[in-house]
Amino acid sequence: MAVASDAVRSRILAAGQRITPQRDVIAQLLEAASRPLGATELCAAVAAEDPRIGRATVFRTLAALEQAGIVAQVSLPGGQTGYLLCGTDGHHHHLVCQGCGGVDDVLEAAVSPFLRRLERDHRFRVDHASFTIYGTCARCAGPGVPRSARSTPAR
Amino acid sequence: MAVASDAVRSRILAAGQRITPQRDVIAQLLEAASRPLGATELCAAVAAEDPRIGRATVFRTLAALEQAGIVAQVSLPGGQTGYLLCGTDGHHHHLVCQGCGGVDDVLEAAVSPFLRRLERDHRFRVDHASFTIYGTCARCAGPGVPRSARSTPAR
DNA sequence: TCGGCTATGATACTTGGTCTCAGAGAGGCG
DNA sequence: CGCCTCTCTGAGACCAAGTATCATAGCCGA
Ligand SMILES: [Mn+2]
Ligand SMILES: [Mn+2]
Ligand SMILES: [Zn+2]
Ligand SMILES: [Zn+2]
Repeated sequence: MAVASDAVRSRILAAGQRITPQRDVIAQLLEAASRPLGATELCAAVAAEDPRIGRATVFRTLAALEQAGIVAQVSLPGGQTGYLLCGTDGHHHHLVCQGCGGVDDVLEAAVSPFLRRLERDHRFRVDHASFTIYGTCARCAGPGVPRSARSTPAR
Repeated sequence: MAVASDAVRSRILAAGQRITPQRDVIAQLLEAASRPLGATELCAAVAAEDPRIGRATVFRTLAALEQAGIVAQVSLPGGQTGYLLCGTDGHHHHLVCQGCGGVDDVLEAAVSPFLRRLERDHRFRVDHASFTIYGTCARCAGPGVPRSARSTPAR
């Protein structure tokens, strides 16, 4: 549990960036999380792992990992930004479950027809769209168990 | 040019909130803007209009107007939040032109089929989705005038 | 193993808001 | 119209989420 996965490490290298102990810690924490982490939350987790790692490094690392296509941001309800380790390559979108916090990837191919239609209907060329959609995943929704009867999900 | 439109004023009242000179100034500035205003930008404009109006009031007013369904937030590219006076009633979405900064409304009905499809394909119940899509409007895109030949649009 | 170039930490600064609390004033009611 | 209540306001402290600077540390290709 001391290092990030080889997959992540090789993607950092592939993006022409260096592997450092700090990046390893941060990538590992994101990899271990089952949901997007907020900035403060992540900084706290990093500090717990190694208090010598500075805040600036956390944000720099997030930026580096984002450039490498490893990390994505989702804007959590409430307006905060969540940081998320992404397996899927290339541009895609996110379904965030408000129950368990889990994230599902939506491939660009699934939204493309919708965007093409918008372009026609509004005479507008779409340059950039990135969706984060909130809701409830199948596991959290049931099956058959009404919402009110379920125990409070992890926050 | 000293007051916001009656439409805006009556919608504030309809939401059970009071009309104050401060709110009038802020609503009027948003109404006059042809594009979303950033926080700093709006605060500066408010201060120019009446320097006694405090920052807290600006943000409180934005929150009040948002609750009244008059103001919407869009996240501008670059991450900043833009505040925007909305004519359209009810939940809807926004197309932001990167050329002129103008905003077009997309009715919920236009995105609903897309969301229904996502729900089926991902076994996920969508509770909340709010899209801001960046691109180029028809006026900024042409007609026939290539992008490189156009003069720099308003920032 | 060495050296260049990238990454880091400390720290100060900035942006975009929120909180508190005493005081002002909007507007419903008589 | 004038009062009273309840909302709204301003000042200013506070906070979260970054960003800028710069000297130092250390990754990794040769
Ligand atoms: Mn993803
Ligand atoms: Mn709108
Ligand atoms: Zn779930
Ligand atoms: Zn335009």
